[in-house]
Amino acid sequence: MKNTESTENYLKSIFKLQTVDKKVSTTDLADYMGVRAASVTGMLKKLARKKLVSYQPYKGVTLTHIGRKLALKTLRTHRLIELFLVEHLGLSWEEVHGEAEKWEHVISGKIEERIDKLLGYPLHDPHGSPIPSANGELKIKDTVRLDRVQEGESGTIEEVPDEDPEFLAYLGENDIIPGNKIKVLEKSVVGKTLKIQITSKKHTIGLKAAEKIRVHQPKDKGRK
Amino acid sequence: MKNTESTENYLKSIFKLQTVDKKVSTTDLADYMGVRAASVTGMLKKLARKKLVSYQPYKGVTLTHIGRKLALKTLRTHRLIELFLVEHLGLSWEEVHGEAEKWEHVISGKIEERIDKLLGYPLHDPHGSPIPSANGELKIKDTVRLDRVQEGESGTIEEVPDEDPEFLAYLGENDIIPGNKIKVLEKSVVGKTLKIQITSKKHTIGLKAAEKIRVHQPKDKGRK
DNA sequence: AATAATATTTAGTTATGACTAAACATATTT
DNA sequence: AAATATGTTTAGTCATAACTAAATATTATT
Ligand SMILES: [Mn+2]
Ligand SMILES: [Mn+2]
Ligand SMILES: [Mn+2]
Ligand SMILES: [Mn+2]
Repeated sequence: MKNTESTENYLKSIFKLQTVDKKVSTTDLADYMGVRAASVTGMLKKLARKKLVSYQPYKGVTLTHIGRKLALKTLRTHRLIELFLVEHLGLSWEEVHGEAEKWEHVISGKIEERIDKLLGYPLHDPHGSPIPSANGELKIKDTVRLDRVQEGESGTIEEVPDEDPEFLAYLGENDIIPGNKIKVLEKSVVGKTLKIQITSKKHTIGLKAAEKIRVHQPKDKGRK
Repeated sequence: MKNTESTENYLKSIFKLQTVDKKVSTTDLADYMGVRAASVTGMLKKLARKKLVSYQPYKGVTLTHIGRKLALKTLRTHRLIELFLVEHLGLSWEEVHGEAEKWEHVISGKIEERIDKLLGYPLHDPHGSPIPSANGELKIKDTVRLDRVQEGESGTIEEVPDEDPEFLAYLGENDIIPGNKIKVLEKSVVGKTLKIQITSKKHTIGLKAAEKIRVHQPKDKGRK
């Protein structure tokens, strides 16, 4: 009756894809997890039997209440570990995701509490993602995609994706780090680029890459 | 070709039993690991095919050079983690073995190095067991079993077993901790007890329990 | 040396979670 | 509506590592 590593990874993946559109398709899940669609079908049946997901053949999956709880618990552990690895073991932010992907399945509740305390009950991981609370609540901040920010507007980097080490290294080199102030200087729809100002440095980034970066803008739309 | 968690646990177990007598029997290994003898036979064949052990049916196993290296690597990781959990996360010495048993299989080489550095390149874990060096060397200290120490002789607690939390809690309560000075006041072979003096407190321990405790005695046999 | 006790291996089964190939369902064109 | 493309499930296989029951080896006892 114990939950396996695979189970936790599936629930976490479904949770992430679910935030985009309600129901998650077999193929999307397979692509995201790097396994074959047939494997996903098999696994979804098992998860459904354990009441962790609600699954209708050909129509996609959603998490049940208990499945969502477990997904958030794993996500919480994952993000606490990431921050711990950066803050206390001096790893760089591009290295920690892979490690956390393994650690998240073996850390006991007690150790998680200790790490949480040691870090001062943090609210965000190194990539700006919110850390779910111990009782499974997650607050989503109001943000916009960087590619949607208008010319002349500014804001604060809120969150970047944590999976791709290369992309993270690139972002780090250009100070595109959560907390930093950012201003859009020029947007070229034809050239698919965005000229930005960040920490007194100017930089041009592709619009495709900018899609992945979430920016927080104050109510007044950040004119300045 | 990647080594599994089971593989690492088997090699570590064989290593420990091997230090007692050269060849390890199927039954001893099964008892120690809490699995059936038939399961051990099956696993030993796999390990032999991978050249990690030298296995002769009905005659026992020994580690090959490469198997021994892997066992020591895992043991090193295990012991570094135990110390890390005590020193940096404030866990008690009876809790850490179980945690380390899981962590040892997921920690990357890089993180192991960081932990090693953070701890100041320690030579012993919280239970007094030596930590193998990064290149797979292990130095065994010259010690005696506490039940073999003669009346009136003294020494220093060197090492205690790390597997049984209850026993460790008992030892901790009575200051039977590596590094502490100990003196044998009275040995009752009939009553199977040992009266000891440790950190200005007197205590009586069973001879059977004393067998598990290793004591370091100076050359002059610790008269004092 | 024969018998009994103990240790070990073999054979067959189970659960987990991947895979491929083939069948089937749904969506999009023509 | 029929044809085609795409998405998804089914069926059968594989590797890993446990299990039980039965067979076989080794060791100890008479
Ligand atoms: Mn994971
Ligand atoms: Mn992250
Ligand atoms: Mn282990
Ligand atoms: Mn130990």
